[in-house]
Amino acid sequence: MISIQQMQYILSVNDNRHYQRASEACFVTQPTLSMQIKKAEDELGYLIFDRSTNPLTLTVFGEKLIVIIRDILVEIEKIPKLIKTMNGTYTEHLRVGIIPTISAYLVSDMFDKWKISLPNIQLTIEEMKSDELLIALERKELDLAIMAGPHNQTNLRTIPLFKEEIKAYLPTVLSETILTNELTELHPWLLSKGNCLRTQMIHFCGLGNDFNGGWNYEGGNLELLLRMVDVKGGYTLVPNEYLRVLKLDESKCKRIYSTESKEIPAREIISLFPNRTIKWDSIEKVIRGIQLNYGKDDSDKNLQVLNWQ
Amino acid sequence: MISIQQMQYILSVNDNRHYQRASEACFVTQPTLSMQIKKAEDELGYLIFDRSTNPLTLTVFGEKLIVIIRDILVEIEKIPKLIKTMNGTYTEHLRVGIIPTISAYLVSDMFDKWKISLPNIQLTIEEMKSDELLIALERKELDLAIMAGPHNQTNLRTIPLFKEEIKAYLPTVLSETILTNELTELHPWLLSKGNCLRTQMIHFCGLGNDFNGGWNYEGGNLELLLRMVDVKGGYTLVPNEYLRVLKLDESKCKRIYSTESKEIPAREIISLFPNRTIKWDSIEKVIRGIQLNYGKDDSDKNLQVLNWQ
DNA sequence: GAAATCATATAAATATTATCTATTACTTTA
DNA sequence: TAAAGTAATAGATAATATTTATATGATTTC
Repeated sequence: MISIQQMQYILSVNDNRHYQRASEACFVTQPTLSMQIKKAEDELGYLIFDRSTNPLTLTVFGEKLIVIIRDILVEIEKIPKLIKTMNGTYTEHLRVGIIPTISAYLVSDMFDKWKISLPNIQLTIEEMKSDELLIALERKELDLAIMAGPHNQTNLRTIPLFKEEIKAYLPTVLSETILTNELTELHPWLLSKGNCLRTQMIHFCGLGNDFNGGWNYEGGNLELLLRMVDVKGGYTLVPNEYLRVLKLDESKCKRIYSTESKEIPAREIISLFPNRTIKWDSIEKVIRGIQLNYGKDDSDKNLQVLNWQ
Repeated sequence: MISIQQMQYILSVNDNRHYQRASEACFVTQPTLSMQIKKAEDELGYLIFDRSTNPLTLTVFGEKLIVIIRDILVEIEKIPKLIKTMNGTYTEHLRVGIIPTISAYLVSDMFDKWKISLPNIQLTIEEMKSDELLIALERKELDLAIMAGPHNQTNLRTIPLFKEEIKAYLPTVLSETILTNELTELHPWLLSKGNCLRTQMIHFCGLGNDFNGGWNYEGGNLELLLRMVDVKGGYTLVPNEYLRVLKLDESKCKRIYSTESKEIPAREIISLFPNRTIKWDSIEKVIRGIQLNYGKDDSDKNLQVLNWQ
């Protein structure tokens, strides 16, 4: 049977797509990798890498093997974790990435609660845009990503956190609610490109894909947009929880109703993390904490979850 | 880092609780095990086995390590499975154990469907009592057990399959339903000890734990009990699906209502299998097949699930 | 309580395996 | 076509695993 070391060598060659660099990453010489991987291939009866391409690629067999090897190595990592836990020297470093329009309220809401439920964990929270989160997860630079759904990527596990109503911020109208066709007559203020809330806005307000807001200021920051609305008129969209922490004048924040249906717009907040992870215990606590804190009375509302992709 | 071979040695000593027998099982000599396990213990920094007892036992660390090692070895087993799958020589042998009062109808109902959804799998179905199923799972003699719930054993994974109403078979009364307090006046006919449906009967009919039915015939077979009811009077309890395959006179099968509540008695059918298993794909198909076939319109009934433990 | 038995540990020799340095073979690029 | 880059191979060496033989230590037996 193929050894653990061989698995690590295979993974290193896969990551580096290069024997020499892979061997340096493993602190051995290049022939060692050549021989060990060749030995593994002989034993398994299939080639793992296709050396005829440059840079080298995985064979069909190799693709499937890598998935299994990754899982095995995550399982094996539980042994040093167990030892450190028994020694009392285990401190986990959990790296969480969150999109700005969520982190704006979520981090301040949850900070103290996480501190209690994760007493011995070093927590790093980073604001990133949705696509950056996915890349960082892939590169194993993050352990957990929190963003807006929906999302379907088979190599990542998804757990929904809560649904959040999206309201309109427009001070001019007096009524407490507003219909979608009323909004189309007003100027929308948008977040800059890359923010998924911008895409949701465009979809929801029916602005079309070719919308490039030349006449419009595009803020990177929701609070700036709110000020623009105050000064210049028009409207912008605000997630309900965000609105709460900003302590805005409630009379300016209106529930939106679709002209066609009885639905009100919302976004779904989801968590993403690798299928197998040694940090599951901590991730679970983070997720449960969020679910408990925000997942209260959504079910009674008739929420229509917006897509941002 | 501890090697795969060392893990297998550790597992073998744990299974055999004896170095010599363990070494034979691994086809090596006893000093090999002694040295390798000592080496692993040195490297991990904790003793795995307590040699001062006879037979030897696991240390606290060892207990935790064994759980991890088992998971690792299940993951590693996916590699030879992948190779066989690619060779086209992989045939899985799925061993399913079912309690008799379920298998009586479930096997004939599901057989053709399983044949379609699991074309390349060798399926062995065995009838066993509930406690025998648990032992067989523990000994890895079974891959999947189907029995009545509820059940909570942390080392096994549980997936509920469906709920099944339990009816009374008594030809004498004319009405279509019967109340629990009417049953207490009649003779119950019971399955022999070890059948969980017997325990459910005793609980449900309020017969008490000290009931030993000296005056009563205890059949190992439900059909025999039904015949006794026909000949001698009294009543027996029949799971609803069983009743269907026996093609009994429907007028003799009565829905039971609790005297106190509006509930009708039922049993929950569950599946049990190891937390980690290489045969998950097949197990899932078996489970989904059963759920699809029986999990239809339970939700409208007010079922009270009976405990058998 | 000494002898026998059983169970694991240790020692030294041997076999196996992994890794290294040095070199070769092959491919791509200039 | 030479130069550079990359992986494979050969042979030597180091590291590791396994074996046989024996020691140690604990129970059981007479």
